Amino acid sequence: MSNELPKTYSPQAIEEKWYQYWLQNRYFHATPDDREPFTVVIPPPNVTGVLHMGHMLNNTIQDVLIRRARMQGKNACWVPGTDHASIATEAKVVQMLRDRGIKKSDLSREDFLKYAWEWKEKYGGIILKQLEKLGASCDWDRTRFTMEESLSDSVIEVFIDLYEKGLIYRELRMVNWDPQGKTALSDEEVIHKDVNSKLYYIKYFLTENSKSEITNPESEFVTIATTRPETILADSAICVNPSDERFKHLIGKKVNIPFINREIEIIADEYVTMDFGTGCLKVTPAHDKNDYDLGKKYNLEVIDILTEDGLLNEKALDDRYIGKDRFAVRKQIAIDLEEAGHIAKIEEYKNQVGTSERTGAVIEPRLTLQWWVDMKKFVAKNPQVLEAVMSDEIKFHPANMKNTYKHWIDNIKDWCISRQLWWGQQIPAWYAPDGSFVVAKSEDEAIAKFSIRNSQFSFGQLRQDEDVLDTWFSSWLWPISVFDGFKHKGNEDIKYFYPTNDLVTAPEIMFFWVARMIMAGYEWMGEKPFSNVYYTGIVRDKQRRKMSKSLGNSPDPLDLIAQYGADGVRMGMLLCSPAGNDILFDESLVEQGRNFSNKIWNAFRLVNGWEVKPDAEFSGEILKSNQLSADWFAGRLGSALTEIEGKYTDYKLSEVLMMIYKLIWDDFCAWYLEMIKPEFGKPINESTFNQTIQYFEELMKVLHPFMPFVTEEIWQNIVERKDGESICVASYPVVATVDAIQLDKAFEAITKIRELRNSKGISPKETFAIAIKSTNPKTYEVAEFLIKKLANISELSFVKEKVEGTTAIQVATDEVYIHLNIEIDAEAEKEKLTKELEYLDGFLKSVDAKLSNEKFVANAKPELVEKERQKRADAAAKMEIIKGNLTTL
RNA sequence: GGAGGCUUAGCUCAGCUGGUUCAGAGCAUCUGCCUUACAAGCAGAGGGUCACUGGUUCGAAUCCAGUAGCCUCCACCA
Repeated sequence: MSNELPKTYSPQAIEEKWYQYWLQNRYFHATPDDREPFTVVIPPPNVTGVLHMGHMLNNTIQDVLIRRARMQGKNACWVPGTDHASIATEAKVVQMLRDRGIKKSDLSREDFLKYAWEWKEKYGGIILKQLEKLGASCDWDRTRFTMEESLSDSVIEVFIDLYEKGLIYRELRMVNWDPQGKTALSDEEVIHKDVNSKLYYIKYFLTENSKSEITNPESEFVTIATTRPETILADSAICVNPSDERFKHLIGKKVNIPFINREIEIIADEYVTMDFGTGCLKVTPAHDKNDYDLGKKYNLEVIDILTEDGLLNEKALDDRYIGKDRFAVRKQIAIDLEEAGHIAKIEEYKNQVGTSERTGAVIEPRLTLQWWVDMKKFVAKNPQVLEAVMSDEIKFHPANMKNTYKHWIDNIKDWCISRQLWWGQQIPAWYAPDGSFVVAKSEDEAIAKFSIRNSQFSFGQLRQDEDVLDTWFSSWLWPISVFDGFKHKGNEDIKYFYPTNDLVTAPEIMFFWVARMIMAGYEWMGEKPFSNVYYTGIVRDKQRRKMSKSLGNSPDPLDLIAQYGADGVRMGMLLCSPAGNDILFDESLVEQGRNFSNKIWNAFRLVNGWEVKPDAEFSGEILKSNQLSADWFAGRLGSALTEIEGKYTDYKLSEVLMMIYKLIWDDFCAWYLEMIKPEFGKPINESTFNQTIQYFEELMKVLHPFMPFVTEEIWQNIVERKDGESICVASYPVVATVDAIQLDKAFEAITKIRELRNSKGISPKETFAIAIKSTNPKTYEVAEFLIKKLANISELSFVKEKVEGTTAIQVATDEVYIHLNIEIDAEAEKEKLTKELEYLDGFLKSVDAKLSNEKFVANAKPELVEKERQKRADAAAKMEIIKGNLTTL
């Protein structure tokens, strides 16, 4: 046999080979031309990132969309890149320095940044290399980085622009403080987590003066409840509801804070809920947002007892606690209070605490001066931000994400964009020694701006804001900045590639990123940034746990690729990932993917091994049968392609893949190839062979976006290709309507015969004759040769009457008689037939009931009524046959 | 506390505007096969009161209401 190909498909070498080939031929590189563009910008992974299953899913989907568009003749451009990820990267660099024995605090900003860039060059962006292993068809020549010069310049420009438009302001406010990252965070970067904590009921005793004014000794103290007892040291007041009878007489009195004996007043405000807790609220303006507002209202002292890294500072006044971590103090002070008789009780309590999305540290509300984007104003200025999504100008998949989006926009809050870090774009604000500032690109420009205000400074006198901008303040410009849409407005790339087409991303960054990109798109381009947003699910393990490093439940994607091949992994990921649904990852799916690669490979081995001879050397019977088979498959292919197109329109990629899977495995391999397969050692006729090669090619093309490597390998070898040709750029099959050849009855007969063999233990090798009785013998006659071939039948005849001495099989309303002596368990057979008869009888009754129901006949669509009549006739015919068989038994 | 979603075979999911092309798919399971493309395979089979309870209708997995369970997002109640 001419087939020296291995029996199993081994992806490793093949994948490496073709990826290099694709790169060499620059199929993924796109420049503007006359074709319709199809653009996708990658959600830039963190430079610190390593490929995880989420990336695999996300990027596979993008690759499917991009590869299909490319094959459809569009100018497909997938822009890759990475995100500088302020907090994460800075933390990594600090860690690296610590390992080398260097403290960040000992370094100047410049020196630190030098180390940071060094780190970035060395380790940053390995994730992009990993994407190549997946087969991602990114335009690597366009790789961008959010902190490269051009993109940073855009960020600064945008900041200045927004400031000048009055959309950016600086304000002292309570912000989310990450004591580990030592920076402010936006609301979106805070994750609320349920925790089991304790609610401490703490007694504050009245001061001696106040006590003397009280008659009832029972009110010598008030009790407050708090989950954070350490913050009592920062209390400024106690607050009760003004109409609370229990405390009315105490309003205006003073109490001592335990241990430090600072006197604070009992004030009254409607804010306090009488029936919650004790009805008494401690007011700690420095460490709680509501308390801060209350404090402002009553002009209370703001006592910040925490350092930037969450330790208690000297303002805590008590030496036992100063310099210690807030959580350590919490434990300690609870014990101390208890001992001192200040604890009324301690309750178990469930509440939510905010944690940093990046560092995981518990967030402290902290009063600091930060930069903000006025989001309400921004949205008011760009109403399309909401309208475009609601009207499907920007389409969300799945659509119900629109609600979430609307809710966020409707309740939008200002965006805190300053971060107390060094890695990032430094805020272009310049301060004079007196604290006044201007916003300008450089110190020179700042000096000029000051001089317009009649303040004269010379170079070196101004100080630039120390803070950098939130990473998302650069990411939101991504679809514009990757094409240099800010630096070179109206350049060829931005004109051609913007707006982009599809965005594939995780639902969790809808607010961080998607919404803000839409805002930026309308603000600076006057146009949407993309037309479709595909929200992927979260990759979970079989127990529904989110895959994470810390849980250790995430397989290493590269290991998976090494084991199953990139195609296998891609298929495994996509099989279980309808848009918006979480995907429950299971390695068996990847195995299924690998098995599919192997199946295709073996179909190729089969076809590849055939010897081809001119049609003239074949019998008419074979030629006719093969032609019928080919026509049948053409019909299947045509209707499958139509269905696939429909599913693509709805972005139901897992269903598309499943359809292709079944088309190839069942229709092509299990039926078609078996139908035309020559007897062992015999050749195949030329026309059928050519037809088959063509089908194979089409199938490979349809599958290519999902499984790029195995399809390329086969496409390249199935016929001779010229150098530089590739399935990547081969034209995607177009849907052609083909008159479908119906072979269903013949197939059913074949299946039924096989079933009989199975149940009666007749070897597939044993051949026998059959006769068919049908009201419409033509349906079988055309496929006579096929039936004989696939069911291993020696003779096939058509009869008008039941053939005695045979075993009958029912195929719909027809019968197949098997000429074979088969031991039949008459009783069992009788039982089976009776059961079926009963079922049909019930069925017939229900149809009859329907048809005799005047309201049904009157209200239902006519074709439906007709269908019911047909059903009734069929059922009746089947029952006749069964009755006949019962009597012969 | 607010909003949205989910509950269909052992598992993961399809089932659009109500009508056996409405009870489906893949995997898993079971049976029989090492039949020269493939045991990572072939040929078959079995599996579901469509969460529960009512209602609308000639007719409900599909529409409505309620109940239970689960999930996600948003939210400053100590």
